[in-house]
Amino acid sequence: MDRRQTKSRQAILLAFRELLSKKRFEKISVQEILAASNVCRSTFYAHFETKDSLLDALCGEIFDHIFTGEACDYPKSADGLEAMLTHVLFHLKHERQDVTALLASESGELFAARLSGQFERLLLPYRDSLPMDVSEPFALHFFSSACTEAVRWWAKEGMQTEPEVLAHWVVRLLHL
Amino acid sequence: MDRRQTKSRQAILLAFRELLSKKRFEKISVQEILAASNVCRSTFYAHFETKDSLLDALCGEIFDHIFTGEACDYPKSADGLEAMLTHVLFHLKHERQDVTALLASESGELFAARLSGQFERLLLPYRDSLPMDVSEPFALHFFSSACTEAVRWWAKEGMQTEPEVLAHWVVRLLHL
DNA sequence: GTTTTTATCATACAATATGTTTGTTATCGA
DNA sequence: TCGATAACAAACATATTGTATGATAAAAAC
Repeated sequence: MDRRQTKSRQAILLAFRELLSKKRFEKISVQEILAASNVCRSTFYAHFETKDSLLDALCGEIFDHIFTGEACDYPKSADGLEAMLTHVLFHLKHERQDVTALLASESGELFAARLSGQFERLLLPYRDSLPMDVSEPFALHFFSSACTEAVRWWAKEGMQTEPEVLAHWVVRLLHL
Repeated sequence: MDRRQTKSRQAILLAFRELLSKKRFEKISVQEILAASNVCRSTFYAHFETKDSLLDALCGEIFDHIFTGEACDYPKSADGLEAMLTHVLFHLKHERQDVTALLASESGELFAARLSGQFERLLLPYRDSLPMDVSEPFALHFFSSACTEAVRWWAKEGMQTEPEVLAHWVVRLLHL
């Protein structure tokens, strides 16, 4: 890829991250992003179709750091689940500014949905330990969105609670 | 209240409902609401300060039907919780069209947040039966958003599952 | 090193949205 | 009947969006 392209793209993403840490997604205009990233209007639209796809790209960047590699290779025991959750929470805390801003924003739905999808993927190996009398797809959705909501609460509270503690709470409340 | 006021207000709310079932909240402009409701611009702003307060009003209307009166006066036993949940689910199914549309639409996030708030209110009396080693505010948020996510899954599946069954699943997975 | 390609820039544009204001008209409640 | 007032129509300044133009710079190809 052309050096100029990556440079522009990174400038836009960086400016977007900074803006996101200061105000809600819906309140950020493309204008502001252009000003903050020192990129021309037409250049922006050459990279991103819309503001939403910019958010998409950012989500992708963040999740790549968190959900690829190590986090996926955990032992499939009950302990493993808590450890895995702790691991993911640590990563999320590391990217605190962006995660918090994204979850707090009104369009946090997109981010939350994708996060939930990631959790569902991680929880898949544990579906044998589910109660027999509950629909499996339901239980999977239920647990993954429970994890997501835990993260959301955590972010709203400024991520004060330690990752291990939060992970323990979740496992405790879900009896996993 | 002046008949003219209620007429305008209802026209706006109705048009908003219809628009909301077709596209996400952020993508709906005041312009569209004006056109769809046949109401003048200045009239709209005489009723609602912003688009957000319009959504607030709509949620209020729907929840008034569901969460006031009977649903609140349930016995505070564990059985009571399942019964109460069943009751609420019945009401939600009764308003199926709007609820499903709101939750399934891309703007479901906002509706879900308010629904969660209602559940949190209903769960408040049960907070004594929570585990001691888990933060109470967290547990409350956790349980209420779990209920909300259950409803969301339910709506997405066309509310096929019977309310009693879904309520049982939730209580079972949360060990309540 | 020269040439070709192309990403970026600067600028402008039409289209649309917002929130407010003005004066007029129709409707309501007393 | 009559005063109060909600709704209307129209216009306004301002902001935002997405697209298009030709010019300029930097990369890639030769």
